[in-house]
Amino acid sequence: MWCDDRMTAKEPAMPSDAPSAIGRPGSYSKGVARRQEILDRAIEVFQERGADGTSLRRIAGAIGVSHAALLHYFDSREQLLVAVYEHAEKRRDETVVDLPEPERGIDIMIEAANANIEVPGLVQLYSTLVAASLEADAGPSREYFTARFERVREDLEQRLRREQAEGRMRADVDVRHVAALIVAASDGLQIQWLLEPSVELQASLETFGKLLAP
Amino acid sequence: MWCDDRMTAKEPAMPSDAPSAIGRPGSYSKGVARRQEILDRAIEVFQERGADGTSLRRIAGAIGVSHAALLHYFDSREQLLVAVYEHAEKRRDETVVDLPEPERGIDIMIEAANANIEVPGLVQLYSTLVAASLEADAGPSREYFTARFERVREDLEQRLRREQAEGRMRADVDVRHVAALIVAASDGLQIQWLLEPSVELQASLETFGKLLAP
DNA sequence: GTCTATACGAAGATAGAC
DNA sequence: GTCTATCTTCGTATAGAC
Repeated sequence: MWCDDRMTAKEPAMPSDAPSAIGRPGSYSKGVARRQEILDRAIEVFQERGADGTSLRRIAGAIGVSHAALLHYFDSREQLLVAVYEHAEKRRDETVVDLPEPERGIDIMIEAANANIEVPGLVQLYSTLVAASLEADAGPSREYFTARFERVREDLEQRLRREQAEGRMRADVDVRHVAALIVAASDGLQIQWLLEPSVELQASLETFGKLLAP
Repeated sequence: MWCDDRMTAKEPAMPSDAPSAIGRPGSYSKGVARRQEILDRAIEVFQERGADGTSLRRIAGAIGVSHAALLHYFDSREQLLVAVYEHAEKRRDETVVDLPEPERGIDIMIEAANANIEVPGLVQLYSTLVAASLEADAGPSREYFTARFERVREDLEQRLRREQAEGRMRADVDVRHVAALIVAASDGLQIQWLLEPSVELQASLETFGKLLAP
């Protein structure tokens, strides 16, 4: 397990495993296979511990290498964290079951949120990195999350627009506002749920869906 | 300035300045006056720099004492950060203008959100502390934010219930869900706005208000 | 290319002198 | 009440073994 899509050798890798935007763009010099292996292993650590308390030395220890070795594949701890989150989210997306169409935009987010909170460390890692991206002299997390928010909002916006056109959603509200609201609500509710499980994450998001009904 | 409600001497302090829940409960032994003075000064540093990059040594330097001196008034860096946030939020609440009644719950949050983003460091500090509160072995931030979320949701819930009773809000949705949604949306949108100012924080929250109209 | 060993400076925290 | 000194751990950088 954990190895399904891992490269089997140190070959240049297929296009689907091309270095991510956050990795080392356009460069295979650091060994894609080993990099993936490290991520696969690191993800387990973070799923348990989140982001705090997981130093480079600790992660390295869990993997069985020196902490300096990690910096051979990632420029900094923050870049490693971002790569781990990206990696974990991809895994999650593969796990999420696609509901039969027509599926509302809000339903996509409900499924994703439900999958997220099953791995508390993932939500904590997400929150930590988002906070870091707000820093004045932000590192790689800024670029990543700016792009991620943009992408998720854009995707949601398209779906909502279609729902409006098909009469499945109120037509008297701005879809761009609603898209941003859904993302914000999903993120915020996951946090509130982790701190107080009586918050009813899924039911609250479904209430939002009810507000959007035509 | 910065000193309006500060204690003038090392007297036991009035009830209104009793040590906060996050401070050192029930103990005046550490000098309330000096503590307030430190907070007043520390808040300026955080309003500029947020949370990251602001070490105990840096804050201490800005105040003119050693970092060890700060730990004489606060048990840890995290406790200082929470106290600073609590202090800053109180200041903000005093600044926010109260709209004439009847004011909707969502309007309260819009005003607060607008006041927040004028001090970017405050949003960053908030995000950092919330992320820290999700940690497995969480420090003082866990208790603080659990209570804070509870309090804000509760307050919102009461307002919404009244709005429903007076026919100013849709009656077919659960107010507890909506209260959690508003808090989540406000928190999340502030972050999205900081990363991408085209997000339209206020307009999006007003769109939410539109969804709640009867 | 991959990795270990090691060093450096900064960080949070603690102990004890004044 | 505040300081200096010190401990441990951290991220980062470099040198060099294989």
